[in-house]
Amino acid sequence: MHSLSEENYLKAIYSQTKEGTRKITPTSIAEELHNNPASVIDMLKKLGDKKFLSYDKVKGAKLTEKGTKIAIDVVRKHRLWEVFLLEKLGYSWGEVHDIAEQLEHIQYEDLADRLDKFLGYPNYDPHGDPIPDKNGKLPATKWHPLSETEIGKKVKVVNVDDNSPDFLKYLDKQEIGLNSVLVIKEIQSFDRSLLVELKGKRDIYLSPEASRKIFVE
Amino acid sequence: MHSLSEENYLKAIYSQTKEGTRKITPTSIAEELHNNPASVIDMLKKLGDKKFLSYDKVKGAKLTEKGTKIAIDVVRKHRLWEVFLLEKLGYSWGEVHDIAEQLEHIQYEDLADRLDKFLGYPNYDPHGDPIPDKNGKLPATKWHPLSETEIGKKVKVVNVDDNSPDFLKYLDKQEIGLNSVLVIKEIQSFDRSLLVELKGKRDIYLSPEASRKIFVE
DNA sequence: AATAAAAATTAGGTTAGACTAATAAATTAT
DNA sequence: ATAATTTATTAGTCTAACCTAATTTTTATT
Repeated sequence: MHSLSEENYLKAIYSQTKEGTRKITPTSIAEELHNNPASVIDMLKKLGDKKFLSYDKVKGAKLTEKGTKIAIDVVRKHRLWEVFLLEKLGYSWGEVHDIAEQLEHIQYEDLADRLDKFLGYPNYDPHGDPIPDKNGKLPATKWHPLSETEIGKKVKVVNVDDNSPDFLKYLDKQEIGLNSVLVIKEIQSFDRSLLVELKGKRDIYLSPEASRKIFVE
Repeated sequence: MHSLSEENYLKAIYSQTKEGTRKITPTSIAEELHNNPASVIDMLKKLGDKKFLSYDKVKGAKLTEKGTKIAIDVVRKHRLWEVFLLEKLGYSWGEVHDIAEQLEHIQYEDLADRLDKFLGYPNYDPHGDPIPDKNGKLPATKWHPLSETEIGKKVKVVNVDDNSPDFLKYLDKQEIGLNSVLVIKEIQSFDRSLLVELKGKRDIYLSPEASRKIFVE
């Protein structure tokens, strides 16, 4: 068996694997988990012993198949619970994440599968993230960041890649949510910020930082 | 804030308070939590410092108002999640307890209230235990053990007071569940075991031990 | 009441998972 | 290439929650 803490490490490493950009180091993991590199190294040893990952200074951390399986399972549960919280309990986009952080660690044989069925086999969670199926397969995605969208295009928000409460509250405030429809009206040449029309509501300016975090299709 | 472990202690003490029989001692708590009295004493000190309870050798452990509030909150969540697991996810009477043991510790402001609403404000959980309302009030109950029912009476199962997997599986096997309707046909004079008619199904014998654990109204 | 048995308590250890501070290694900048 | 900076690693602590073994206190038995 594995502990809650171990699950969080595996999940963090899995998510950095998906990003695929930088090497997965003690420091990068420590940043994500808000703890320190020394603690991470301890845990990497332990997870290595359990064959959930391999780690060396040069290659960084890499999940084994076993480790990946656990991580995907946690992610699956996280996202399913998010759907539950939003759709059934009426929580907002910005609130579901914190609760799901706790719910994702509930362990029971077929709990995820039953929840999945109850929710009608959703493909995406409220943040637009794909939900792995029973076998760990992710549904295909075809989005790109809002920052890479041309003028005049009409797009639908399907994801954001920053789950910090600040950012989510900012989005809630602007009334941007999953499935919001946006039209790009202008791109400011001096700072690349966007003027977008929030369909049916009003026009708003989005900073380039924000527009890189909002994914659309 | 309080830890998962602290919650389990408070819950155990609360449940023994409800039983009201014996004094609540390190040993009685250790038995319930399957750990040992020395550990319990450590924790009693800690919970005492936090003003969740008082403890002395003569009077045993007694929850303060603060401690009671936390315990009731945990119990409320436990029972609400049990209803969810049974009604929405289709788990059986015997399975829900273990999962709810984990779910009861999820912390978020109004989560219990939202769940309560979603489930239609149920008064009893799948084992027939009363669910405290938002303010900690328990619905009135008026049941008695099956063992104290007269011959010929037709009764409905509303509770059991043994949640061990063995017993719950035994009940599942006999197809006795919450709301099962029973008619007492005979009481064996030699051992007080009961012959009961399981309405719509068949006649079965129940040991006096089992019949003391099944509550009916 | 004296003794035996059970329960409470204390003392000292263990483990998981964190931390800080010190050092070593690697990277980046000059 | 050397110095400065950043990262990795080790060593040693800390806390929560448990444990066992020994001791003291309480309760029960004769």
